[in-house]
Amino acid sequence: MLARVSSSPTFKRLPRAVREQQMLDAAVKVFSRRGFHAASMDEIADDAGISKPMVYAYLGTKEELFIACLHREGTRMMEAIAGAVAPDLPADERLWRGLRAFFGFVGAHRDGWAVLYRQARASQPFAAELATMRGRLVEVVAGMLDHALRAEGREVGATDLEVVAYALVGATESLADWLADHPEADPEKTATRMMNVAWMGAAQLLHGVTWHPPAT
Amino acid sequence: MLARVSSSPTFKRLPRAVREQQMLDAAVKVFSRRGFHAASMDEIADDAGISKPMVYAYLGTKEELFIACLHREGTRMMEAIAGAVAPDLPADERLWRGLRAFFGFVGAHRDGWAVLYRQARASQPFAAELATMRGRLVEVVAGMLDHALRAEGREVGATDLEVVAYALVGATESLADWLADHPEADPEKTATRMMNVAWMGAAQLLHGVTWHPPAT
DNA sequence: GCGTAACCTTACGCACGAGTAGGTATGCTC
DNA sequence: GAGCATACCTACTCGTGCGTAAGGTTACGC
Repeated sequence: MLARVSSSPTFKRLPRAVREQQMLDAAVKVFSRRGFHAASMDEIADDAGISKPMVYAYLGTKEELFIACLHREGTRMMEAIAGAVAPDLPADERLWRGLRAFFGFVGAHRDGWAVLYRQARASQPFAAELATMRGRLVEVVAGMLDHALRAEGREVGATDLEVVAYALVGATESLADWLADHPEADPEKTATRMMNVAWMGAAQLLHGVTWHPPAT
Repeated sequence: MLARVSSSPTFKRLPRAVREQQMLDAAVKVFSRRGFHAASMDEIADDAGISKPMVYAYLGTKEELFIACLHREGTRMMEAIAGAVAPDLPADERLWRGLRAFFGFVGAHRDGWAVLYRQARASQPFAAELATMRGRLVEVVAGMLDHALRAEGREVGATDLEVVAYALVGATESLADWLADHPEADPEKTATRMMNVAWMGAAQLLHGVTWHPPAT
């Protein structure tokens, strides 16, 4: 009964690896458009051209699926950045290339990335996953600053370094949001602007210029 | 039947205004702890020491309730900041006081504010509300920069100004997150750190020092 | 050609939680 | 102290959507 009336051009059976990617593509799309909560597994399955139990069989529950999305996209982003910076370049050059790669990536995945990212901040289970990624970024930036500082013969507390790095990463993320919301904006130009804010400030710190609260 | 066995010390009937505040307190608490989705109206009502229909009668649906929370907390924050900055102070002093007020506020409402704020970014209906608040902040910061720039006899495009302001606000938000996650951290010190990152960079820009991408 | 394993389906159970209907108590006004 | 408005309750309805049971179909090895 209902023997696959074969309306579409004969459904091909595909190997697992391929289907999984299709599902992830669909999931990213739907999660982006609807948000985690409003997205339904039915819609994702539908969009992937597959039925729901397959999604469960391959990628697990809704949460696991979301984390899988986050993971894939995050890894791609990290690779994009890592591929752009050579370890033997001077700090400002590395920062610039990293930023350019980052904004380039976001610009190329506006809907996909930014919204996924925003979702992830909201609820506990995902926050951990996200924190890992952000942590790696912060670490890289902090390492860069530290390296540059040592070259200048200065020392700065680990917490200070981390916090500054955190601020820079935060500013960058914020601009990524801005970029995602402004389709006409140019990633390269955004990166330049970020560089102006970040590096100008960082460079001051590197040269020992600091700000202190006024004696009130 | 079941005529209020009066276990607790005789429930008082309270005027609407008071109950509304209690409900909002409870809502902020529960939304913070669970996230918007996972929070249930039952739990909120329970926590407020009231029954669910009362919540609906006074504050409306779950979304409306959340927006009411956002609104109240946002207004309080804005007032805290506005009360700290005098319009006739120099730009750096205003920035410093604004930052100190902001981080002080976040520090005093760690769980409440930061998580509420994180939630709001996730789904569309709330994003609008949040965008308004952030927009006001960006406007204030941009205005401050613009003012300072004019004083130096410089002109900068409106978009550039907005983007820089956006980055600064983003960095600040990011540090607020960090602060919320580190109970031992000192708001005042965090504000100082932010000032170092932000103002050092901004000051450079004010003096016409800019960064340009290297000719590759 | 025939088993077996992987692919894929339809159709359902079931919990959870938003929102409501309809009724009870309490204080305030005259 | 009757009447009325407002505070407040218990106990439902009902949609939604996650996750699954049980069964069909295609490919591939032997």
